[in-house]
Amino acid sequence: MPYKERDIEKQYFTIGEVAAQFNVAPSLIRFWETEFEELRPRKSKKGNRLYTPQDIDIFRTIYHLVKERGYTIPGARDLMKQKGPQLKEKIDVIQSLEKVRKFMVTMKKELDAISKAQ
Amino acid sequence: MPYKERDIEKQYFTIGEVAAQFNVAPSLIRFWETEFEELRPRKSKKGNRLYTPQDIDIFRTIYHLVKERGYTIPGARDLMKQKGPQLKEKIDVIQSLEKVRKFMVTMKKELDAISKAQ
DNA sequence: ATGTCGCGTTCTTTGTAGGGCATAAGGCTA
DNA sequence: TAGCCTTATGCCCTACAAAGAACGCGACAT
Repeated sequence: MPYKERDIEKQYFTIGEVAAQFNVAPSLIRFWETEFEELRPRKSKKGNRLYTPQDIDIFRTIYHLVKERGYTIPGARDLMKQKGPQLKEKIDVIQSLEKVRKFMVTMKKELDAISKAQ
Repeated sequence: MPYKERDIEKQYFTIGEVAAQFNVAPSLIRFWETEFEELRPRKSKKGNRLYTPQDIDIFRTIYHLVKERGYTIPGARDLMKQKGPQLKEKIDVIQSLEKVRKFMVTMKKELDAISKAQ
């Protein structure tokens, strides 16, 4: 069975979708585009930005550095230049651990609820 | 031979001395004092700040984070809270390596000069 | 089928709150 | 006279947000 066109075609996200995913304003994404040359998505004929999953990984890295770690934009930029690819791996690990942590917290709550109920 | 009084007494630096050592304005040091509770030196009767070598280590850590790594002040503050002591060790290592690097660069220059001279 | 109304999303350009200090004023002390 | 103090104020960028225009799309009438 051959690929349908839509299967190979989409894979792109709009700026609004990316903004919603990270809960930020589209204007922030556009601004970071002027600050980080790594974050330059394709554009449609019409001029709309088209984000691939890789583009989103890059955005996630910047978001982590600037919003979660407290880097200035120049600080984050320098770090990206040096350690761009390695950085992604690290952040993946961090975010996996964050999920584990959240899971354990809810587990604890449930356990507490049970032990109190008796 | 007993300690002389001045040997155990001084060990303090004035704000001007610290400022000169890092090539920053005294106003910056006073400002950071309001931002980082770790950076609160003793004061003399007269009200002058008295910096111990440990105080200077703390200042160096902040300087490294804010001026060399590109952290925002809140970002640096959070990091200090979590990793304050460990951070100092790391920065010591980094600065030792920086000195080694400089040494090797001058070595290379001299070697180049010799090889050209023949 | 087609005009058009309205609404949501995107675009680029322009405006701005506040972060990060520096400076000014006034005064103390060696 | 130089260096330190406190407090108030000034000020320049940083890091975005808002404004304003254009486009796309479904609904609804023609």
